[in-house]
Amino acid sequence: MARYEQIAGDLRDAIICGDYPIGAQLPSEAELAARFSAARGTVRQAVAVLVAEGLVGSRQGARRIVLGSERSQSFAELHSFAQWARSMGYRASGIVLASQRRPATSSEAVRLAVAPGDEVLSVLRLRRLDGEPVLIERTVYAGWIAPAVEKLDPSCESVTQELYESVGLVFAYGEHLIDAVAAGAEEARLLGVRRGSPLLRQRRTTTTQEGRPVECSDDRYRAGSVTFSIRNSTSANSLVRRAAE
Amino acid sequence: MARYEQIAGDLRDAIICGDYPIGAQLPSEAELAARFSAARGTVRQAVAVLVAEGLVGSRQGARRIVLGSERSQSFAELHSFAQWARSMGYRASGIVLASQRRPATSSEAVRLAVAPGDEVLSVLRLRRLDGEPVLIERTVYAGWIAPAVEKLDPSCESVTQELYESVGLVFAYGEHLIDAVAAGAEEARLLGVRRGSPLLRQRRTTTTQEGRPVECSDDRYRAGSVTFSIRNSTSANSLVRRAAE
DNA sequence: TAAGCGAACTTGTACAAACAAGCCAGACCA
DNA sequence: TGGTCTGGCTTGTTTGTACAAGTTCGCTTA
Repeated sequence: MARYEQIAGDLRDAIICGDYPIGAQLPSEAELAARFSAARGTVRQAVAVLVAEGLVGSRQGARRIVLGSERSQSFAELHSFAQWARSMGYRASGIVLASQRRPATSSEAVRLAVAPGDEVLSVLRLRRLDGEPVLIERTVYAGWIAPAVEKLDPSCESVTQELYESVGLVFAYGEHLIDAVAAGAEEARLLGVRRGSPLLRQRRTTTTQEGRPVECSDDRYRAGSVTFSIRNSTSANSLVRRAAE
Repeated sequence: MARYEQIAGDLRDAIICGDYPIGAQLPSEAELAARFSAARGTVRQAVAVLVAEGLVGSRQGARRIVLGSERSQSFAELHSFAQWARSMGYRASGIVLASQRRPATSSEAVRLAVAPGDEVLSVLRLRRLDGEPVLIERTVYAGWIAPAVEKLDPSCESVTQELYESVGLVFAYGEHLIDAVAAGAEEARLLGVRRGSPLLRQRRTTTTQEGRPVECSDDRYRAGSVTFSIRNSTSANSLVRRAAE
């Protein structure tokens, strides 16, 4: 592990455990450099991590201040429902309701960077949290990964983890579109809510390290089950508001 | 403007206008350094900006690749409904429906970092996009900024901009919680939808550069009007999934 | 033909130095 | 008392160097 990551970890721990409460000032770069016997550049890299996480605010001339004190999740935790649930102390389960190879629609072809009509794998999954159905996942996998997905156990807990262990696939980049929709008849039945009741929709496209799209998914959460959280700032804003088409 | 910001801007423009299409490789750091006659460190800082924006993917040993080609919004555009609408070519308007000073509830006191019972300003606004009502904003302002807010025109288009011009207030950090809720009777009437129909809810707390909370808000968008978009990666994940309380 | 190896290339990490720019508090002055 | 100003502190920017670590691709070899 890199030196700056260690330093960032130490500082993060100190913030989370309350050594530096919200609103408090962090030590200066010079002091941190002395304390960790590292160069100033290395310390700057470390605090840049915390700034990116939204835990720390930074502006020229003034001491850095603590903005938040919650542990932030890794990309893997965000991407994998099972990994997230486990790290939060919940019990996750899932079941494949339908799985079908079919030609890609034109919009899917664009998002998966394949030719229109190329074969893709469409999977419908119901996910439960502590036994309660909370999420309907409609995932479309690119053709080249379809065989590995079809080999999975239909009640497989963590698709992400299984795909990593079986073919070494790692998800690295994602784009997420979040909005609200009304539950259709099938969704209402599966999630145990009334038709037309609100669902939180997350449409995502995920790619490998090489930038090759693996899957695009339409995930619908029962209202009141999960919330998405984002911290941002003038210097780091990954959240964007868009008009719906 | 800093050199690395210029370089980042040039590269961003090149990506957006299609010189480097999605999936393409960026020139190496050495080549960019030569082309812009800058040190490698400066070039690294420039591409780090693009990586943080999610436009570019980066991993050790391999050329950087283009992941997306959409202009990302500034913090101000995300925070200010009016500024966002204007930059997207829409016409935004807003009207204050209610404005009232009252003691802070305990949860508001925590989020605004004031004492419970301290006076806050609660404002209810209806926002329109091209004349259509799309958003109900329930904003609670900390007491110290209340006088400036009360001086604003009730039909003021951009609260953010007016507050900047009148008292020099700049919003710098934000935390956002996004989920879906059902429309209540009043919300349904104001937004022109049926009661119980889905709304996209964004609860946010915004602070100044100094880390001082200014406002917390409960914004509810009519379903189908706006979508939130986030790009992330293994190295930069500001999006987090949380269980609803 | 296919696996393996290695060299060249590319990004990541760390250190050092110097200057620029913004913040803050205490001193000073009207 | 109140405002201004200055000097020290702190973060931001840029350059340079050196090495570490991962990728890629062509060549060799079995």
